[in-house]
Amino acid sequence: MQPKIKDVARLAGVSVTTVSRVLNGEKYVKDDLKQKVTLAIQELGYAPSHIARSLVRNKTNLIGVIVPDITSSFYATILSSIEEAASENDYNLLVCNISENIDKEHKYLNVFQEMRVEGIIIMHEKINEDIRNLIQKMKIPVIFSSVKPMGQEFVSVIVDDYKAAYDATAYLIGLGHEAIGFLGGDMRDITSGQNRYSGYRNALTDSGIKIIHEHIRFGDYKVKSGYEQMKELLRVKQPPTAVFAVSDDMAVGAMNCIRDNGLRVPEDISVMGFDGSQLTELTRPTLTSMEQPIHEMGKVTMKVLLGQVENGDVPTSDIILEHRLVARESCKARSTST
Amino acid sequence: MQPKIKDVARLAGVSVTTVSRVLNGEKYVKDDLKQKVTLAIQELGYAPSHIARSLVRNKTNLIGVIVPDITSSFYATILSSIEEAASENDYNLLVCNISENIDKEHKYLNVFQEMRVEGIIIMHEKINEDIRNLIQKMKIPVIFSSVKPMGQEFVSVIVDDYKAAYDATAYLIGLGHEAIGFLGGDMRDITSGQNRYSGYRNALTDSGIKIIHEHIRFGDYKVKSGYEQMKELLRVKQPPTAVFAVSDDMAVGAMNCIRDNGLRVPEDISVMGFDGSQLTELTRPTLTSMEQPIHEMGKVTMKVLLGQVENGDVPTSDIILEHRLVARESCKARSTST
DNA sequence: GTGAAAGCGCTAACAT
DNA sequence: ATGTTAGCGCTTTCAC
Repeated sequence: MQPKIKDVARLAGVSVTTVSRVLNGEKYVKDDLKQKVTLAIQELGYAPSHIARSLVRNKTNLIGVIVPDITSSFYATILSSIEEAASENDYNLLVCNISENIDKEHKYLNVFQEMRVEGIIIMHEKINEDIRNLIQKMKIPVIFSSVKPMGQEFVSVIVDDYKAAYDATAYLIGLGHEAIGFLGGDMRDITSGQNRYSGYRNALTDSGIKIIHEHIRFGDYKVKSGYEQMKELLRVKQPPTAVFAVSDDMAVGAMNCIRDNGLRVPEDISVMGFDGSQLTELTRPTLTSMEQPIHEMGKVTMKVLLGQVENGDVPTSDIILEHRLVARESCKARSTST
Repeated sequence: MQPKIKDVARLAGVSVTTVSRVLNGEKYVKDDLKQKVTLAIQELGYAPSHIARSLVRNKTNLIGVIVPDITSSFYATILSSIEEAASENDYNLLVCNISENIDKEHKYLNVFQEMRVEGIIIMHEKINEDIRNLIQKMKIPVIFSSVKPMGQEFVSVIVDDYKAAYDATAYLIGLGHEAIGFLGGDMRDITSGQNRYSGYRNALTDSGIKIIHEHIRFGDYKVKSGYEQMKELLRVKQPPTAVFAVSDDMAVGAMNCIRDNGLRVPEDISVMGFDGSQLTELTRPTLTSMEQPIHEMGKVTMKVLLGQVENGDVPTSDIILEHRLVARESCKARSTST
């Protein structure tokens, strides 16, 4: 059993109030008493109970985070910067990895409410009506990071997916490609998925390039689906000379598939990723990617959320961060041999 | 402000005791009252305060986890299985990503104590005297997962690093290799690092192969250091024909380095990894690796820790899990052309 | 079966 | 400058 403030008070020969004052750095305590108290704390190895403090202060300094898949380098990186920002501001993180499991999300939102977290960060956009209602009923500040659920009720910290996808596609067009494949993510209830798709389409049509439906495939953002969908793309009579994948994971899957089928990246097919995850530097060839400012994204998410938690600054619209195309080896100008 | 038990009681027209009884599923409550209470809870969107409950029950259901680098696929995977096991047992995780930062570790251990976490999982082995003392003073059950700090005070859930490294090296020897390079991790205060190194050395000497000091390099388990140290191995007059890296990350770095220098894996140099992270399937060629049962490791860690927390079953020795060599494409028999 | 009241460890008036 | 006391939201004896 841990020592309590009473034990410290007794040992130091003062009242619990005085101990509390020392603990909270208040001024009106004489130096000699402060000394005694500090010593007693040391001796007992006393640490004030955060539980009791939370109860009386009505403040937990807890932030709940829901991650769809902590195993993904993209989410792990955001999470790590969120954690950093939280730590700097003396907040602690209750982390929930839902593994794409909606039931778990519901359960955890309840836990968050019971734990009286002061704010919630969600990096998962496939929220259904049930979750949507639950969130609104809880009356706890919520912010979405790197994803945007359908509708306007919630605020997200994101890049301009439409423009980013447009720019990525335009880059490939600029390299002389016309048959540009698209490896999209899930489109159901996913704003980002739809915006990236629109950006891709409009970049093509704005350049007077016809959209080829066989060159468009949808998966789930993961390596495996990138591989599977690329396989389909290779099956059509006129495969694309470049492919834009909406995540780096999918792009890696696509690169592997291309390679496993005896073709080369970028000589035969250029591959463009999206996210700017650590994978971009690990692959050979290295992966050209439309990068999100992942680290900044975590920081900004936390900053905006804490602004709301501590000062009641409710953000009125999404916070849009800058995307940036980082050219590496996986994309090259289309060979003029055709 | 969230509704309290009192509000529920008032609305249902009963005492707080009755509400509490319903909340905790006790028997002696008449059905009609139970109904009323349940309805009131629904209507108010009431969720009992975990804070208040913790205070009176002297139980937080919180487990603290210290991860050296959440961005690493290996740790992220263990963390994800720990989270799963925690969730199944109704425990929540307070996650601390220390980014290899000792100060942060100290700070977080204090937070853990203040939060009255019931157990602590550490996946970081470079603990100094200071941390060591702090942990012992706290009197909170601690278990190390996937790593083993020096000394015998703490219990770890790990593989037999010595044997795993021995087996990995023996496998390469079995493929006909004799000049086998070693890309080790940090050796300071790191039991695993030392055991893996011994395993490597003994496998060689047991086969009558002389150890070549130029073929041995140490880094820090990361991709970049794998790359850098491999660069050094390529510089010696007689580079190795196979390389055993003590992490998959290092192995990937080594593969990239080999490739960037115009050589091929495995034709020119075979590469063996360690861990069994997701990277093994992502690389081309795919990576042969001495795999740890990552998922099981998280599960077992949690199980042993909870055994101690809930039943006082203090583990008396390390828990050793089985390693397993998974052969993929990055290692092949040494060409007899020499 | 149900309720009143004490108390978990702490902070914050309030009093001195 | 220091101490006394009420109360944060809940559970748990103990009465009834």
